[in-house]
Amino acid sequence: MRDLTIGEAARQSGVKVNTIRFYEDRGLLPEAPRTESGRRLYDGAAVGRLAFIRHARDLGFPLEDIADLLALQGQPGTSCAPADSLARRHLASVEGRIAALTALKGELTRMIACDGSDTAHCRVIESLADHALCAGDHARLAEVAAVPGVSD
Amino acid sequence: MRDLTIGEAARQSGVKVNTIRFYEDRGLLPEAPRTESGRRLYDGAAVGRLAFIRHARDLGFPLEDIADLLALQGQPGTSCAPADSLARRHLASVEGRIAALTALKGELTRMIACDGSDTAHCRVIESLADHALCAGDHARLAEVAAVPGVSD
DNA sequence: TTTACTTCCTACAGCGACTGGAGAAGCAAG
DNA sequence: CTTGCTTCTCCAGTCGCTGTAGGAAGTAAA
Repeated sequence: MRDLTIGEAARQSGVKVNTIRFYEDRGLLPEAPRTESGRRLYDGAAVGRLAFIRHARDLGFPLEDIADLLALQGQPGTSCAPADSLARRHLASVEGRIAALTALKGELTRMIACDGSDTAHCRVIESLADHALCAGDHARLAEVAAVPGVSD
Repeated sequence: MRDLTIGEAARQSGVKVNTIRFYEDRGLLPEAPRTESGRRLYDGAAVGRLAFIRHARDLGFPLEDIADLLALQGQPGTSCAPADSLARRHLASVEGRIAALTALKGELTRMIACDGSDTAHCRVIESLADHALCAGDHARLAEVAAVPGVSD
């Protein structure tokens, strides 16, 4: 398990090569040791760390929180209350986003029921043009619904 | 309703001054006529267009789709099928995101139940470190859950 | 008229978390 | 030796804004 190339570490962890370098740059990974010619070297522990990050990212944790979680992981004997509260906060934001998206879904469903006539009477266009046709107040709904820092 | 300043148009439409200029730059608004000294002028139609954009953004439509919707709005007599299908596609993506976030919520709920002991046995940390402890497959869940281009 | 304040102008950096590309250098196999 | 893959560093682009700098112009009171 010793001395993997960055490509091998990428394959094993599921984190892309460029992303590994990006994480190192952001301080989520310690600076990797290098070969004489300057290539990064990884071991099993590094791959584990990468998998941890990937897993947390899949669950939507922002990098800042992941940095905190990694620090906590490295300090056995400390209370896990901080990690727990971090996860709880994240859960709350996920729940908020679900609520926002559900409201969004309601509005969209209501406005989609066009009978195929012309745009002059299209319900989609009409609804967008006239906020008064909306059921609820959805100002900044999409904003609340967003996952910080993930696009597409 | 004639010849509003950009600030007045911003107040009436709920779109910020900088954002109005940004939309013009992106071609969502026609180039505004100017005063002799170079200041933009807006009328009621322009404010309506801005409100339309804001409303669509609140509902999470990407700017590209909004440009299409605006073009359709400007062409009465055309079938509204394109607008309808655009909205349906958007609804589908909202539903997909709700599903992803609901799965995410499940995983987070499962991993939050720490009894306050030390990090060596913290369920949050453990779950993140070991993917095998997870119930479902949540690869790229957060990615699916994301709203394109909206960040906090 | 001078001063003070507000609004407007353009242009650009920054957000988060990457992704992809350029151009150069290293490395293994034929 | 050449071919082709990987790696290196650095930088631009994604999305939809937001905020700032640095300046010009408008408005109102003293």
